[in-house]
Amino acid sequence: MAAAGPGIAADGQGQARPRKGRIREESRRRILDAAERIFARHGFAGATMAEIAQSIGMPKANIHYYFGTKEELYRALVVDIVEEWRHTSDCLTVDAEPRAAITQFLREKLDLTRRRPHAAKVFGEVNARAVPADDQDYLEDVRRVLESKGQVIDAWVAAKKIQPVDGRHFLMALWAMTQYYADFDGQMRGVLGKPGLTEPDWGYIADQVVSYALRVLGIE
Amino acid sequence: MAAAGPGIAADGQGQARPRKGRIREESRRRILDAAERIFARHGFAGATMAEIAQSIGMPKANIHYYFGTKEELYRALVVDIVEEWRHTSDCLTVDAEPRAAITQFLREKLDLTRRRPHAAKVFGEVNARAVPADDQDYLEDVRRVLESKGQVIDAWVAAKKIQPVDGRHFLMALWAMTQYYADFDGQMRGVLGKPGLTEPDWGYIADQVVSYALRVLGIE
DNA sequence: GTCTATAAAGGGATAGAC
DNA sequence: GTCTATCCCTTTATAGAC
Repeated sequence: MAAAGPGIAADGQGQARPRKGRIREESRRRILDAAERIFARHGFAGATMAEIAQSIGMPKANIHYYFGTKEELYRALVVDIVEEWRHTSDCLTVDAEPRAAITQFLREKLDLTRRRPHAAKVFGEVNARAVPADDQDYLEDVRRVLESKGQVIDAWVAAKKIQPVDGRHFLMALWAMTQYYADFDGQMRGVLGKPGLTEPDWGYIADQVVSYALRVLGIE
Repeated sequence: MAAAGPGIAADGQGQARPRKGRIREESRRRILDAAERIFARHGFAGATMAEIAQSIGMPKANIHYYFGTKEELYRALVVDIVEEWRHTSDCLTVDAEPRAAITQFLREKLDLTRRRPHAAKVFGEVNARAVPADDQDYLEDVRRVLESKGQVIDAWVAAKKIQPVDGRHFLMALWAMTQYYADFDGQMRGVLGKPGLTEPDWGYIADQVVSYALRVLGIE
């Protein structure tokens, strides 16, 4: 735990550097963005470093320079994704008003899915398959969040604020519905007969999902 | 369209042969079962022919003998899976009693997920990612089923049998919940604190999911 | 039909110039 | 920090004996 020198941030994972490394951070971001798209489309094993590099007009070697191996790149991406996901359930607290809290939670979750559809797909693969990062601590954190927020739901039930549900399973149901709109976008586009979901589509989807959740809880 | 010889079935895709090929069908089944497990665990690109072969103590060459290429094996597997999935929604008809129909649909769907968890994961990958078979006719069929069954739900709404929902989105929500229990089994095991889901667990899960669905429709 | 050995291609990773 | 050329391992696929 040596003190950091002047102008140099003390960062464990080489994350943010204040003065030096502007180019470095910019390159890392470009690579992570490309990796998110390619890994989402082909999965961890199916994605190639060549395609990631080519999609941003960069030599393969540069990616290795910044992230070492393909596996390290993937792990870094998952950390980046989980970090943003982590706080979508912050609004679910024992003292919150269930109707407003659930509504906000679902709308934030769907909004994140809409803004970062590729991220949701990558996260889905981490949870469903044997890939690097499928056994990491931060995933244990995700599980802990699900557990603690499930207890919040249970507390609402105990306080007679909502109809009885199993908190953990109800949260999984909400998660499942929002995740679905990311994973199965191809299928949905087929069903809805459109090449892509528009802004009004997302509003309509949010209305439907929120409505379902509130009806289950008997607080629509 | 030449007439089939005596004792030889006329099969377009080399599916069922009555007299000859008992060993052949048995080998194909063993390979498909192994492929289902391995493809589910690692995804299409991550799975290797060697691992599939080794898991059933068979030389790699035999798999190529029966299925040609890795891609053809995957396509054959998807066909096999979709075939079984296809009929889970048969009970959803305009004249059916919504409560019984929805309950049966969800219980059959979850039962299939329990019996063939790997199949559900493979199917998830087909819908979510760029893999062989992600643009096939039978997937178009799946979409058509979702569309037609969505219209059944809409008809129930029109007949005032259930509370208003968008049929397609409601079906997607049901699909999402059941699919979730296949894709995210690792995460759920973490949350539920168990190494695997037991028989009573599946009963409880079915009760929860059915209850949610019926509450949304206002017919619990 | 089954198996061993091997050919052929693809892709992760690195060396080393600039 | 950036890029080209290349190494080398993995994996698909097949040839050919049994």
